[in-house]
Amino acid sequence: MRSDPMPTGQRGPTFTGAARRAQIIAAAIETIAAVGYAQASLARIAERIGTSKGVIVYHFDSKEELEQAVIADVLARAVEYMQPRVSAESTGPGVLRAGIVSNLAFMGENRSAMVAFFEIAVHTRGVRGRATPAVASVLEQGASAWTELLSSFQEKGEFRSDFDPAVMAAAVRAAIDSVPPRMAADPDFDVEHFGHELAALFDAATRVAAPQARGRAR
Amino acid sequence: MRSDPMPTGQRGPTFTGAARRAQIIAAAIETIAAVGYAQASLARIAERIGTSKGVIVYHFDSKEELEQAVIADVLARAVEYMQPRVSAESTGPGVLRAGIVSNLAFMGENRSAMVAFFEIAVHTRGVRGRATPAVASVLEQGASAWTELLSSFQEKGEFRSDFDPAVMAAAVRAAIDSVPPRMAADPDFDVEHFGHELAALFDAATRVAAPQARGRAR
Amino acid sequence: MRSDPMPTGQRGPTFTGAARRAQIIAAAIETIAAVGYAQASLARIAERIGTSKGVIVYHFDSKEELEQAVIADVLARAVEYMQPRVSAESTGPGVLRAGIVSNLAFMGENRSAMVAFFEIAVHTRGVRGRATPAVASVLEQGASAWTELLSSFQEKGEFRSDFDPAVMAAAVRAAIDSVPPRMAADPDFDVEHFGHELAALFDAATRVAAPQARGRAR
Amino acid sequence: MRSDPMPTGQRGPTFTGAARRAQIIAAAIETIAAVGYAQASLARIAERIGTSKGVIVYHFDSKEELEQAVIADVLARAVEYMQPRVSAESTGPGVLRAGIVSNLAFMGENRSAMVAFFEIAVHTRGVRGRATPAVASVLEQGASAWTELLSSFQEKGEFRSDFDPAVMAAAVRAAIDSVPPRMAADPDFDVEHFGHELAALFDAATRVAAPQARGRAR
DNA sequence: TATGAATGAGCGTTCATTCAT
DNA sequence: AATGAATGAACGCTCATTCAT
Repeated sequence: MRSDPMPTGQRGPTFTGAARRAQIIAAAIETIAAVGYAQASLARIAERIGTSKGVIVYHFDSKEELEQAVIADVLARAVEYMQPRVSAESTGPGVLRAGIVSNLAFMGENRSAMVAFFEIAVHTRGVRGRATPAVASVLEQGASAWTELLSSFQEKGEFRSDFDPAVMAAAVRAAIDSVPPRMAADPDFDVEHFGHELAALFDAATRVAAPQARGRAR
Repeated sequence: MRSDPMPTGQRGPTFTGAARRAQIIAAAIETIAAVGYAQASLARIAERIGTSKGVIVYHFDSKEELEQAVIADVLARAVEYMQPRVSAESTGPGVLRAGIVSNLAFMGENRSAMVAFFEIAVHTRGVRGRATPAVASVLEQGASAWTELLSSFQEKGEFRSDFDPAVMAAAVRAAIDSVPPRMAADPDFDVEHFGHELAALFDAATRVAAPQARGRAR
Repeated sequence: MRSDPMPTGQRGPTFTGAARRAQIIAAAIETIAAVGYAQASLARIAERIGTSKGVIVYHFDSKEELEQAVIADVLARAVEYMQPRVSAESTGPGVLRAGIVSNLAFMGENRSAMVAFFEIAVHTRGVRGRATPAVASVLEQGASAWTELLSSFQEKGEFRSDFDPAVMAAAVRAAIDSVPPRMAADPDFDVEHFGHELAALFDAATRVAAPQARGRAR
Repeated sequence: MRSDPMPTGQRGPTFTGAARRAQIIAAAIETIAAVGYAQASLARIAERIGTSKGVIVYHFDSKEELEQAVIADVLARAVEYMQPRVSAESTGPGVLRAGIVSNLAFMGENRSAMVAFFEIAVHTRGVRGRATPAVASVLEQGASAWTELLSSFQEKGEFRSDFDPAVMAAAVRAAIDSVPPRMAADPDFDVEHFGHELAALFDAATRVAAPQARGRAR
């Protein structure tokens, strides 16, 4: 036996290896979400899946690499979820609303993952000597994407022209990013409501004012 | 050769307790702002004022107590700075603007203190086993104060009636609270500009739509 | 996509055991010479030949066995090189000179091997609990061989009779054995010059005083 | 009480602190000499004086610093011992003999210290990334001192003119430095005898040969 | 009031070894 | 014959805290 142990083809990382990695990533997410970044030692994470830290190190080389894997994992899922929902919109306000609502919807459906994501982001931010500042670059990309988006629709006249798109983007991001800690603190936090309110808020903040203001309600 | 270790007028062993505490708090702020929460050990903080860890523990009993003292110190100064500026306003939009602008102005003038404040807030958030969750309660108080404020002016008709004041308050807080990390990352970050943009943003988001909408474009 | 993983003529899974062992020994030598004994882990050695630790352990059972294999391999080659060159001499001074010069010549032509040999020798010397103190016994054999050699020619009158052959042998060995670290530290170290100087030195140290010895004391 | 706890004067490092350091250095020496460098962990060293590794780290910051302290300690004692004995000599042969004999005498009287010294020297040699290569520089200084010494007396005609002083110095050092491992391996090793033989050996190797051999003693 | 000393738990990491396949 | 996976012990080190003086 084992003349051809892996019928499916190439795959650099082995099959079971990838599954183990996924399991460890999940354990890291659950642990960080449960006890916080500072308390989430390799030992504690390993304990959750009934192994020892040696196993984690075998699959990830270092704790930092595990953290980056968590970031990449959560990010990929978030992008996969949000992308189609945002792309379906064509107007500025539509994109803005879809971005906010789909982002929060994803957060609501992936609470632990999001809490862990931001725990890592916040605790490794500005730590000198980090080999790969994955988190920082991810967040910056997100911020500048929002800035460009707002800016482009502003030029098309779909948004008020008198706000600084970078500040507006920062406010949107800040509002959205404040959700994970809130979810962590309050299990009953209503993400959906928060999302719709936020969408309305930033709609009002970016809407071109004039003509339609005459007789409409909201 | 130090037979008289501390010449007159120079603070030393006979330093009063309160002054020593203040000195330690200042050292903690500078250290945390400079190297981040995780690297700000008692030894490192003590080093900054040329003493040993023992001194800090003598005055504060525990690291947690020192952190709470920092929080209380910064908070007291912030309140002292903002209170008169906010109280000077009487209209809803005026209060909102004054709250945002004065808060950011304080942040701009107390960068290290604010960076340290939020480092502590973020790193001790949700850590189980904390005796006194001072930071959390402080932030919650701030949030609910904003909520009540928005709510009361909403009832007076000075703000749009159709937003959830709790969410609006959360968005305001989130936008403001995103500033310290930004300052930490970018020494040239323009706090004042950010403040005025934010004030305009939330003014637009809360303003009652009607009268002025008649003939204006932007 | 590797349906025929190893084209003919290319070593691979069907590698013979002996050849694989030799390859691993060579990798161990290169690795130890390059990064030093302490950093030469099985993983690092395996990496050099593109396999995993498992392969090494499969062929050698333990790291210690691999080390002993390295020692034996280098030693065999050294003996093979030196033996004929020493045997070609018949006089005491001739043998002494040939021994020194050929030993150093071998070292010069096998720098990595010699550096690795002595790294192992020095780092496993005196470690209690070693199953087989191969290195120690090898070095002792070498030393006692020199001792006997010096002693026998001393009896024949070809060397001064008033030195302790064991000490002289120790000095010769020490001088020769100091070369590998020197080579490791300085790639331009001139082994040949060192060898000839050493030969002259020990020739002077062992030579019977001869003609001019007429009236002198010791 | 304790108005003047330390009557003796300045002292940066405290009294008891220095004593503790000395005790730890001694423990490190004994441990390394007993079990070898590789087995001499901080825990094992601490165990010898009935404390925990925390104590060692408190007094030395890092294991490397402790090792350097051992080196410095042993070196200082060696210099103190040898210096007067070597300085008492004025002729080349006299200095050479005194250097060898006093060095070996010191070794014989400080077996553990010397074994530890060379264990550290040999195990940290050529390790990249070492902050302070104290050992290497010490050994190089020793070697070049011998070289210069031989060279200067060579110029004065007190030694044969046709040997390379660098090689001769290397041989002397190598012979001397081979003693500590020998002592470690054999508790009954006769250092004094070895020293006198070595002195005679190098005397013969450096002595100006012919003409004056007629009537003089040495 | 102040400090140096000591403690002990915990951390991330390395690594030789074992094992099932 | 080979390998990826797992294990577990040990390591150096950090640090808040305790304590005697």
